[in-house]
Amino acid sequence: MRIAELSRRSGIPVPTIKYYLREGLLPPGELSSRNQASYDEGHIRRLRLVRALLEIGRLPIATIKSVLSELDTPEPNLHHAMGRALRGSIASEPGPEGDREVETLIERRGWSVSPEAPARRAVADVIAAMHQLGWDSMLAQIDGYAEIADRAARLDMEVLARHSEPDEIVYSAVVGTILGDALIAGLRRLAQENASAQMYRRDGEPTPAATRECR
Amino acid sequence: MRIAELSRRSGIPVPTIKYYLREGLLPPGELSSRNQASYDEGHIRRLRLVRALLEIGRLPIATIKSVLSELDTPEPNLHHAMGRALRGSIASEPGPEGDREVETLIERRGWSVSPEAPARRAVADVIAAMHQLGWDSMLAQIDGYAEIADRAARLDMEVLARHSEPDEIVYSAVVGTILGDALIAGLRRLAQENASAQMYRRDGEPTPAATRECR
DNA sequence: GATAGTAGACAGCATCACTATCCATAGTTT
DNA sequence: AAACTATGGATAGTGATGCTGTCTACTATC
Repeated sequence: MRIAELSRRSGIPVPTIKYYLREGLLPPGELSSRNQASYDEGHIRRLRLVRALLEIGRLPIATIKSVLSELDTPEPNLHHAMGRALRGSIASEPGPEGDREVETLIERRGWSVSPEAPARRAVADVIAAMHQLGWDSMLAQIDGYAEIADRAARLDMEVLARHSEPDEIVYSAVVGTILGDALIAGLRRLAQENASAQMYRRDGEPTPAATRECR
Repeated sequence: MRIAELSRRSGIPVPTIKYYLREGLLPPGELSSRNQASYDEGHIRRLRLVRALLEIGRLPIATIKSVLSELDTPEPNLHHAMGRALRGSIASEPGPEGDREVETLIERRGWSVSPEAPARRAVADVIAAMHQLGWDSMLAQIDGYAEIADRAARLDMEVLARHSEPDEIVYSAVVGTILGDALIAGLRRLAQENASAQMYRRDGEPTPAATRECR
């Protein structure tokens, strides 16, 4: 198919598609002549992926490019690519603020995580920020959140196990991880609203927390 | 204290502080004369909060403003404010793509969630994107993720219950929700790395998934 | 052969989050 | 009191990001 049809079927304007081609987010179509290329279903799939990572995952174009290029590699190191995607590849200098706490948490849970996993930095940054904000009560429960993360990861693996073709697994890991973040965040918001509604209803006299929370 | 000291103690340049004042993210200092205002500890706290929402929560300035102004309200509707924060207040038109599925999920779990909760749209959008990408295997497990979200929300409520002063509760709900998303995402990434490492180690012959996953 | 579509190059644009400059004034030092 | 520095407020400029528009030399199609 030609670019007009690709645009029509994907709902993305032609200039934008050309931009993605320039940026290397979309592989070039097969040139049949100097100004004629043909695109296929793979391009449509790729465009949808790009838009999902952009709009749902909120990743910047540059990060999407690096994630996709990792995905196109024969032996992709997905953990690293997606770890970088987590914090937009902004590396704050290694201050020992939350570093030690991440370290001990990983040890406590017996997790095996490579020392240069970008997610370590990301978690350390969040911990540091929470300390700065005097929001230590959440950090006191960090093992509880780690347990939840563990359950989520096990579910992720189960989902991943349903796929057998190697190409699909890699693709799926990306989608599952990045869109999964958005899904979990959204579900948590719904569950929070429910939880605070329950709390409000339970005791006859609403606590200050409940009144504040439940509108 | 004057603006120079506020800048020094918060680590944020003076022009940036002036910008936040202009944008209404930071309440003005108390004017002692036409060109002399004094700032207090509350301003430092607020600046740290703004930076955390910006850098860790990745919220745009405009969204932070709306969240903060809700936070300054005597009767804040936090669910709504934070729901909007979840998707940057971008309201995609209500396509029935994932709407129905969110509806039935909420019903299945017996959650009580207000009909106009923005998180509904956010989750519906993610579901729609996953359908588009043909990534239905994760949606097949959506109840599992909802269960995880429920546990997270219960933990959130426990953390919140440790605070008693109303001001602190509101502040905490914001920090806990928005930074909590980042924390959970980061922990999930660590747990995923561990889970795929386990999967690799368990069976002598690595599955395609494991080799792909574990580098 | 007229018309419409295309690849590729390049320039322009809107938004965002600052950053820089200026000015009249105020505090501070000498 | 004079010199100097800092401040609040206003306005303009900057760099990055994610497109969008225009142009040219071509090509497919009617």
